[in-house]
Amino acid sequence: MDTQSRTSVLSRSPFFRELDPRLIELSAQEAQERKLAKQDVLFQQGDEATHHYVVVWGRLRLDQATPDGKNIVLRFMGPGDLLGSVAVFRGMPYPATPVAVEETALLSWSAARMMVLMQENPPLAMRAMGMMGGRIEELQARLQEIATQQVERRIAATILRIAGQSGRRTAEGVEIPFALSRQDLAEMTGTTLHTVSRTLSAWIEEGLLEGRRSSHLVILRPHRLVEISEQA
Amino acid sequence: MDTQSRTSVLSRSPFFRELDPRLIELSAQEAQERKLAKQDVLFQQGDEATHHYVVVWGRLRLDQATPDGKNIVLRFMGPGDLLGSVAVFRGMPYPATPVAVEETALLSWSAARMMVLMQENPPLAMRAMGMMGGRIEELQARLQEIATQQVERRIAATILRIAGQSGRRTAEGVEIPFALSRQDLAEMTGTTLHTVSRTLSAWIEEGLLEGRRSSHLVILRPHRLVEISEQA
DNA sequence: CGACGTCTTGAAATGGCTCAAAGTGAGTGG
DNA sequence: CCACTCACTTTGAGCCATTTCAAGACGTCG
Repeated sequence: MDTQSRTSVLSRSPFFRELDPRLIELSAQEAQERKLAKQDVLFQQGDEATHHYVVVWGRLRLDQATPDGKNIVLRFMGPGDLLGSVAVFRGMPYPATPVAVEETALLSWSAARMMVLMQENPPLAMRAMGMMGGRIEELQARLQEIATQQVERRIAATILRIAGQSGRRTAEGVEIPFALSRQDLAEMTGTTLHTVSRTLSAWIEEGLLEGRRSSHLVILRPHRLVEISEQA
Repeated sequence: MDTQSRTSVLSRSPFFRELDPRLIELSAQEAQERKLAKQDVLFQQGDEATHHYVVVWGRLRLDQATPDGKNIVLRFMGPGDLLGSVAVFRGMPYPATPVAVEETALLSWSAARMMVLMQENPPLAMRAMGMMGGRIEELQARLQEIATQQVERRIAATILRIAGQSGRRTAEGVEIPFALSRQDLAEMTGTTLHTVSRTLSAWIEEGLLEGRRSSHLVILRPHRLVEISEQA
């Protein structure tokens, strides 16, 4: 990928958007490129945090392994999302493992280099804080859901959240444009794949969703799903 | 409070510690002071985010109201903790309401002023990112707990987390030095006060804890509590 | 001393999990 | 191109951890 197309990618990413064009071009020049095939791992939970990454295209699932061998899905990351920075800033090991769910390209910068870029360009640091703040609010919202709502509402809210982050509007409704398994949803909502499967089956029956048997999910009646996620 | 004692407070806070002494003194001079009586609210969830706060002494409970009238406790904040910054950086309303659980003093800076301080002192911005990163990791850890572990383990982990943040070592064990109700614990662990009460009763019976009837909790056998929080 | 808020405890109800088994589609290799 | 395999999904049945409902006890504060 040449500098120009990198620059144009970064200009549209939430992280660099509307910052000084010279900063963007400099960052684009200095970035290293990384490509992942489906199922590839960007880094392992527990590895020393050495780089900041921005997703150029593709999609990753951020997995966190628990001490007792279970797994939870923290979120999915798509184009423009920032990865690794939390750990780098803390000087701690990466707390999760990003796995490509489709072919994915990223740009990366070393911790030291990004530190200099930020110190020399305070708006970039402010932007990073804004993105971290967004992550905190999302996590707080999920904590609230999982702590207070029953499973059906949590599944509805989770599908809506993913649709909001990655959904594509189509003729029939809103499509989630990657393979999102029942197991993934279970690991995002703190339930079992059995319960997710039953719940989605009911919704598909009801004509609310489409996507039996591992095809991409399509939300046919988003408004109804919102109702479920908000039902008393 | 005079500038000197403010300076010394800030020098010991996780936010300013070991930064340029001139920056600390300048920040101390510019800070506004705020005192809260027990039960006072620092600001309301939903208010426009205008200030960053650092707790000088005392303790606050960070409450988040859910759309359907429930409440969850996000965390307790003590001396040195940073409050409000997440919302200020995002330009969004405060997402939660901090309530003083005892008499509390804070220092505050306007959003604009702190922005300038950070732009002129990159290490301060880095520090803020580090603290936000810590919040993200704590939230991810809690999400993992609540998503995968049963109630007893979550209660144990929550008490240990609070003890780690605020506990005081005493002759008998580790004391949590403020009134922490069964309801608070329930709202932090995503369970009911009944279940918390039953669980703590069993632990008190077992000699693991002290603190029947609203006296401060004392962990008599921390190691045993860790075992419970990690039990397969 | 009374009243209220917090806590404790029992008993019954239930949402979601575990266990179990079979169905389906996609990919693969012959 | 077909048969086979494997991973993912669906669905049923029984169970159990936790909630819900209910009642009372304790402490504290005015």
